[in-house]
Amino acid sequence: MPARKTLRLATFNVNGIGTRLPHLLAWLEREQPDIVALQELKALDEAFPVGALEEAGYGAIWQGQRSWNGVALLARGSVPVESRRGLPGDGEDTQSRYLEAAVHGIVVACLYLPNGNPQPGPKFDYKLAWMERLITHTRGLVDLPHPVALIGDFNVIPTDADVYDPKSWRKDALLQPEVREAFERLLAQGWTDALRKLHPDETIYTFWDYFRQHFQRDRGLRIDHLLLNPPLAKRLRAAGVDRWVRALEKPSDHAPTWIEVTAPAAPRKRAKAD
DNA sequence: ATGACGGTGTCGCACCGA
Repeated sequence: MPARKTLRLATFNVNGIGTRLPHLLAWLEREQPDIVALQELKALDEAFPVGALEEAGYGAIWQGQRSWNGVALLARGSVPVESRRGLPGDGEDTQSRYLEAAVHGIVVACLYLPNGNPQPGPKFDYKLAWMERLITHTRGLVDLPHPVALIGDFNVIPTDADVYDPKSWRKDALLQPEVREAFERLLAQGWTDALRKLHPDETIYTFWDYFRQHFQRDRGLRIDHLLLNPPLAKRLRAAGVDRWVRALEKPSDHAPTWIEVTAPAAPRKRAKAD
């Protein structure tokens, strides 16, 4: 593959890899992302379409689970080199929500943060505990000298500007003060919210629920995020949402969300020993 | 206060998501 000046990283909650494979392949073909994080595979490991993705030019690693959750990382023209499977901090946690790998010179964490509804309740407690585990783990990632990205479905509406009607969502787990505060603490480690950084005043949505024609009426949420450590944030050039995927027949409720960065220098070849 | 839509498997109901 010829060297490229830029890399495109994207996150896409597919809401069922089995049902959504045709959309995924059409999107890969049209947009040619270099690094892709997928969430909500809703499939066992053995049902992951590794062959179809290989034919499309992508190597993959994945962490499946029956019916729910499930995450994967794809790399155009290579295979992600796995560095972590599962978020540390709770040996009892069996939900497939975190996968981390080196891809095209970037450490990429693909995450599917718990939804947390209904709140209050055990699911909300699990969400908050998961966020604390994430914050603990990412402390060791943000200051690395090389590029690092945390990308995925965070299930966090960061501010009221990120939801079409804050009032109708005010009891929802996605915008509770404790959740927003935890997200703020994560960012305060030194992560850049890429979409917001490049489009500070724009209304940006990445999710529209299936009810009441919310996509057609553009009543959405911004909950899929790409967070960049300082070495990667310096390389940020563009960001957007591939809304056309949400407009297809039988779509996921999320749209692919992407950034473009200046490609890190190719790893220097080691001087030949003599 | 509820449910709307859509995915999954236990498969036409129940559960989950956001």
